Amino acid sequence: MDMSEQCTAPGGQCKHNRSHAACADCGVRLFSVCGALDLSELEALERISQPTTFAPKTMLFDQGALAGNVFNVTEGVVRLYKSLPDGRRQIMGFALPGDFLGLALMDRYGVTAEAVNHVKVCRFLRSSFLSYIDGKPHLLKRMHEFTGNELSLAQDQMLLLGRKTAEEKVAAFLINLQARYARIGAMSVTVPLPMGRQDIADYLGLTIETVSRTLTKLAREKTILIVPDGVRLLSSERLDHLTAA
Amino acid sequence: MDMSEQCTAPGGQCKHNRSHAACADCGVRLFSVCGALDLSELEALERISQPTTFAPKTMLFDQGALAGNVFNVTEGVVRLYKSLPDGRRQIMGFALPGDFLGLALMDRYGVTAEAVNHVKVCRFLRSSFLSYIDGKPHLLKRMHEFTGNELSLAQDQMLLLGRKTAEEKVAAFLINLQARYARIGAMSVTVPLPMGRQDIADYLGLTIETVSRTLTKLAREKTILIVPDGVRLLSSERLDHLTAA
DNA sequence: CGACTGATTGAACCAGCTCAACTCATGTGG
DNA sequence: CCACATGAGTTGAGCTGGTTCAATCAGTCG
Repeated sequence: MDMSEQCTAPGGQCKHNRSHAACADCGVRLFSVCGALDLSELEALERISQPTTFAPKTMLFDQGALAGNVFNVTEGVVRLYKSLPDGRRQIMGFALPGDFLGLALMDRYGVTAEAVNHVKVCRFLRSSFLSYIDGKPHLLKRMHEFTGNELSLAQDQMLLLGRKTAEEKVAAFLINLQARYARIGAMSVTVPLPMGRQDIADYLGLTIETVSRTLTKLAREKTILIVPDGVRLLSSERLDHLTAA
Repeated sequence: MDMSEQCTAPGGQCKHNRSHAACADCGVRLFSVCGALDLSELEALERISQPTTFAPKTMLFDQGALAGNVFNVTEGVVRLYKSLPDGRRQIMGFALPGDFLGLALMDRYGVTAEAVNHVKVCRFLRSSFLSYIDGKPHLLKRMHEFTGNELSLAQDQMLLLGRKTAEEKVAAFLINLQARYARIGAMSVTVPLPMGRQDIADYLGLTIETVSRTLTKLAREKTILIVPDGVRLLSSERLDHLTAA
């Protein structure tokens, strides 16, 4: 690993140590909102960035709380969810490296965010980030594009939740996750599943048992192979077909 | 009514008749993205606006098509949906007066839009609208706010679709629709339902029979009263409670 | 009036849920 | 080094909320 762990103590006070985690070298910059910035702008962004890490199962922020920070995920996976008073939970999505949390810049968080595994982020004070954006319409435009894209994904998920069968849901989940990994440079037929079965269930609007049974069924018919902490896609064609669009 | 019907022939060529539908007098301006504009900016917007009407069940645009126009709904209700190849349909939302279609400014439409009843819109060529926005960061910011709000609504809907019961879904639908009418100045305990039962079903991820049965059940226990083309909410408290958050 | 179209109601069915047992790692401390 | 928790995942069996299929009802229009 690199040295950046040293700078991830609570509070993330690394602002003046520019020797590591330089935005210019950031592996996910081009896939992220930062991709819209030139080098001098990147430097200014770095000055307000606070590299931070989160241990598995720790909370980045809570639904309804004042949005003090915004985040850019650089490593690991974050689950974003809403809960009902009685404990029912719906996961809105999994944030992967390159994903920005708080894109909408609203004054309160709409969802709860928790680290699934070990997570690294660039954290920004929302207020600092807002002043940073000011006078950078190209960045605002890029954030708007990203938000529009997220909205589109949310609509795909509504179609999935409202109208697809368990098998279609699971197939779509695997195919989509593989595509997202591929986009950030982790192209492979083996799809890592750092989240547990319950997370997958709460993302797809199913129970843990149905997810397990469906994966087993796909494995039995050799469409996938279940491996530790992941799944190998043996027949993307078959999965694509099951996805129902 | 006013004279604007004269200007709603196919193509909507009213650009040079400024005697009607002036943005400054627009009843929904303050609730819409246009609310961010001053009078001189409004005038310029009016110059590129093409007032248009759509008859019930006609299509404003189709999922996947190149996004030639963006729209601001001024009257009526528009359904926005995605379909699967086999005909299953999920309605993403109903656009009411003041709602903007094409907020995300993407180059292709992500959903299909159809008029539910008689609909009036301000139509803009996407290209014109994009140049209009250019150099108006306050407008872009407002559009970003609106998009963020839509994303938030989409997430609420995901929670509803994935985790709520039929009764909770229908109750939430009625309460939310009433709140939306109220925001645009149509505050009332009687909620108009211009869309059919099938539309409601496809919005809530249910079948038409379940929607009908659930409404009947709510009516039987005097929570609502079913009236022609609408519903009177007799006990918003009970509905709120059923909504489950 | 008859012919639609949309909504309601009834009855049987089933996809996915619930409840419960079991497996399989991983960890812990005596 | 083993005994035994502990937590995640799988599997089975029965149940049920919502669907499916089908009939009926209620407007509305020509």
